[in-house]
Amino acid sequence: MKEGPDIARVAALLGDPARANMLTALMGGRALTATELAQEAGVTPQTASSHLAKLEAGMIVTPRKQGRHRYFTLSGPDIVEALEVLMGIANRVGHNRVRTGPKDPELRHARVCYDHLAGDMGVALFEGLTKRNLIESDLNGVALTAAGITFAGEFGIDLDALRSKRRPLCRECLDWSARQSHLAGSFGAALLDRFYDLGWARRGVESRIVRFSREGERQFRDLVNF
Amino acid sequence: MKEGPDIARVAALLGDPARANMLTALMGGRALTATELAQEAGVTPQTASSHLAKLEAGMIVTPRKQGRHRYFTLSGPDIVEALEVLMGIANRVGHNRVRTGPKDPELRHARVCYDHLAGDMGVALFEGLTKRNLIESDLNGVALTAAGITFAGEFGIDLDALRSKRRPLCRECLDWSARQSHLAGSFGAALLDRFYDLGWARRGVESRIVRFSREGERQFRDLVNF
DNA sequence: TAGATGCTTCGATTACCATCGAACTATGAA
DNA sequence: TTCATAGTTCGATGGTAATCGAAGCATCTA
Repeated sequence: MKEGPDIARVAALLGDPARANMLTALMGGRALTATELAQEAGVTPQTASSHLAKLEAGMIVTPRKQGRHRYFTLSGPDIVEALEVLMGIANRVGHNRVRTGPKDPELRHARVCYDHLAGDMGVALFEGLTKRNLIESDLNGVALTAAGITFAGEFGIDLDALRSKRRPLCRECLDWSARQSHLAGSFGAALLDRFYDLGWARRGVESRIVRFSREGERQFRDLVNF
Repeated sequence: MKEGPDIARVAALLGDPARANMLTALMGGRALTATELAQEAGVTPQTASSHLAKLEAGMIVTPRKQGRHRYFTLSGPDIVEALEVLMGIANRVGHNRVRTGPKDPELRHARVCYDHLAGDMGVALFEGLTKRNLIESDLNGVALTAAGITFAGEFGIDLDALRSKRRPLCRECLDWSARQSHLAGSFGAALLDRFYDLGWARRGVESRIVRFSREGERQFRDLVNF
């Protein structure tokens, strides 16, 4: 009974958890590399490569080669629209099957997204830094302000070291739990590292949960609630 | 990495060919029984039952019990929207992978949909009968007009025999190739049977293609082009 | 040049799920 | 009641696809 526009083929492409996670990550609007997408999806680079090949063949994502990286973006507004609609349905459905495992709230609160802070606290960090005028974001992305550069030095982050890497300093990353942005990029990662170093937080073993100490959470609030 | 609104879960539900065919059939807007959906999807009733249970659990379709039938409808406008967007993407993809097997154009032109005529000629039939005021359709469905009842008798169709079956006389069926309606229901099926009997057309062996003879196609055009 | 990193291909394994036959329940018709 | 039809559940089977380890290619850096 293979007939008609293969809606099943397209839906099946979006219907794999790993691929769906990749696509959700790409909803941020910025191009991501294959490796980043692999980590976002929680699979090995090989597996991710296979998935990306399928998505590319299905014209869901578009690759753009740059140096030894391959950056992927969603291949069109219709893909974005489809994902948004599906998110809406999934949320509707999700409300009814309230199976909040014990870890779930913690994951929503603070977790690692690749190597930076995500969850409610990640969003709070992004917003706090924006309010304090340490970062500013426009259509092209996010960047440190002059005040932000000063702040980074005071906070113990070596920006020059970060800049020597090819990875962008600041990047916006869409948060699934809050549907808002949190801070990614090497600066975002450095901030989380610094939180670890300062003893504000520890990373949960064998999970992506980030656990803040009481004192650490207080200091964090000072940082973002200014 | 199960996190976030389970867009994958929803997409996977739409990503099975059998389920996608059922949902496409339901895009016509009318409620269909489990058996009808099974035939539409080309699977056995058992398999269909399993699929429908999943779709129901996922809140994609809503069942309504009536007598010993279970009528299914799409559970909301968001589902319709999702299917439409996916159809659009699938069409776009289809354009680029132009693997039009030799049978493809013929399938688009005239084919069997379960037991009635679909494809361009199916759409032409629906429109022709409407223009001649033999059928009329509104939100509730399609029905024969008084003139249509007369016409049926003259054309050699025993309406009383059809009415004795529980199956609806006229039904609208959405056409994937033309995105328009063609005529289903027992009357639609009877028309196609009559075309066979009159020698206007033959059904292709082992395929769903309907092949009109030259003379048959001429007569058909007289019928619908009035 | 050598070494590191990003990404892919290949091959083997595993797990899931669609499918259908058979048997069962429920509703309606005679 | 008895028979037919609509629909389901159960169990077994098969095929497909996701996954990862290992190895390869490509690109950048030193």
